[in-house]
Amino acid sequence: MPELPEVETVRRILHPVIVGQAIQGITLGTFPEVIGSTMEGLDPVALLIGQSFTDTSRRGKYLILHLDNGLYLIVHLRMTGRLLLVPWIDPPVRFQYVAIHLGNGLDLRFGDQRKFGRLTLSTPDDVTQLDRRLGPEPFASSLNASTLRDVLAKRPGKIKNALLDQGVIAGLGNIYVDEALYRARIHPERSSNTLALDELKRVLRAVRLVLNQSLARQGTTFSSFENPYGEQGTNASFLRAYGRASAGGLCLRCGAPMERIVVGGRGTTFCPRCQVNRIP
DNA sequence: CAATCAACCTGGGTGC
DNA sequence: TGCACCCAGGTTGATT
Repeated sequence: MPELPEVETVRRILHPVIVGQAIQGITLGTFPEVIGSTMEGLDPVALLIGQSFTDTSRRGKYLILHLDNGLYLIVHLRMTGRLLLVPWIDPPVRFQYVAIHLGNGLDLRFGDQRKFGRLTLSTPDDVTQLDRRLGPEPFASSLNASTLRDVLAKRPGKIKNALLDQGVIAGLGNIYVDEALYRARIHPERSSNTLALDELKRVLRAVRLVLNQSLARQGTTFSSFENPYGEQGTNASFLRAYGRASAGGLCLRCGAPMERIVVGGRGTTFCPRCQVNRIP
């Protein structure tokens, strides 16, 4: 479940190791479709070999690796994707589908138990379109309670669904939306367009807090997330909402039993006493 | 246009 | 012990 903090954790580790490195070769596994290109008829593997990584960036949950021919390798981990740094000579990791051999003797390996993640060789225009399609970054100064209210004004749907929509804010997933709404004391099924400015301020502050805290702990490992060195994030034990209903967990604020419902097809944990679905 | 939902996968868990 | 079934969730695309 890599969301913004997990993807950014991966990026920060990869950056100093891969930038400046040339791609000496690429070995594909049993699922070669995992790597593709937006340029019709062009083989992404052939185009990648010989290129060097010049920079890394991130937009929402997309990891963008910059190449010196002006193209980009865009990686999305989806749910169970992993990027690992290991020596060339190491045996394949579990569910490994791509090994990018770097000049420094390391491999950048991509593995994915569920085959949802993708590596896509992309043009500058693709990156521009991605940027346009996504909402603001959670930490963008252009994002505030007032601009959020404007975006949500025409959305009568549930606030949880709006926050999961990458076109509203980029980078949030199920875990951090539940955490943020819990901290902001907003019911996940509250109609987006009924939130008052001070409530949106609480939401935004909570979003930024939970993302920052998770970033400081190298992300949340609930089941499968690992950084490129195979290390787990340590944020899971600090979660206050996500996953706490199934264990009969109590609200850490008021002691009421946490509740689990389904919102937009996703498991949702909240405190029925602190997060009341009512317009103030 | 917005909301909803199936589809994509597979390991792990549950119930019988 | 085995087996059928369900669940987890990010994104896309079809449908309502």
